[in-house]
Amino acid sequence: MSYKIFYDKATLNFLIKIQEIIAKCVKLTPLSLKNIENICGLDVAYSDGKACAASVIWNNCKKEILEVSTYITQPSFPYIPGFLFMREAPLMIESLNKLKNTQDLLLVDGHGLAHPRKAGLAVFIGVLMDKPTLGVAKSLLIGKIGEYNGNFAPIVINGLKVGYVVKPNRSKPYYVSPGHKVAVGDILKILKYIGIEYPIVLKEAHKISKKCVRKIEID
DNA sequence: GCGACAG
DNA sequence: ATCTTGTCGC
Repeated sequence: MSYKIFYDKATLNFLIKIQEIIAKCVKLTPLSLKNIENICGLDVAYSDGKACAASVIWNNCKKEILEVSTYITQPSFPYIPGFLFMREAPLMIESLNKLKNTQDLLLVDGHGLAHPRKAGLAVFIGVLMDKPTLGVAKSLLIGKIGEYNGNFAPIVINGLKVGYVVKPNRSKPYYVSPGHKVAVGDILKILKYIGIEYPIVLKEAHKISKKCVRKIEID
């Protein structure tokens, strides 16, 4: 069975409409560092026709993993640049709903505002879960990079700053933009607070989703 | 028209 | 993302 049908013009226009509506729901409200204790990382891995979303909660005070949850199913949508939310958001949300502990900040593997319609995967997760969320991507989808100031450079779209590219001293750069309830101007202070290295909680979510999808069968 | 294009 | 061994470097 081919995924070709998903490229249908009417379907994509419909999804674009949904993205435009979700984009209007985003609140770029300031996020106080005092409210950041439990940080949750979200990622999805694929293997042999299965997909697994993993949620990992990291207690930023105790510096330890508090809880982990996973959700396995069959991928129901292909990867189409600009429409990643259709492929991964449903799985991430199922995984999030399994958690018992609360989350103060969600880190999603993908872009937030740094998206053609300001409606990346992280925006969907943030708005639908109504929680402070940041999109953390490993490569750029759209936008231009401004001048570096230390380890950070702004991501600019249509003359508007939508996030930052972060260049850790030893590792590769990654891209951070708001998903929901975080102001663009708060990103730097948040990163300096939780660390500018690629987030441990996302590395963990990546490992766990990968390990899970390779060993467990779908019920 | 041609290339670029999160995971 | 995934298919995949060894290998360069701290």
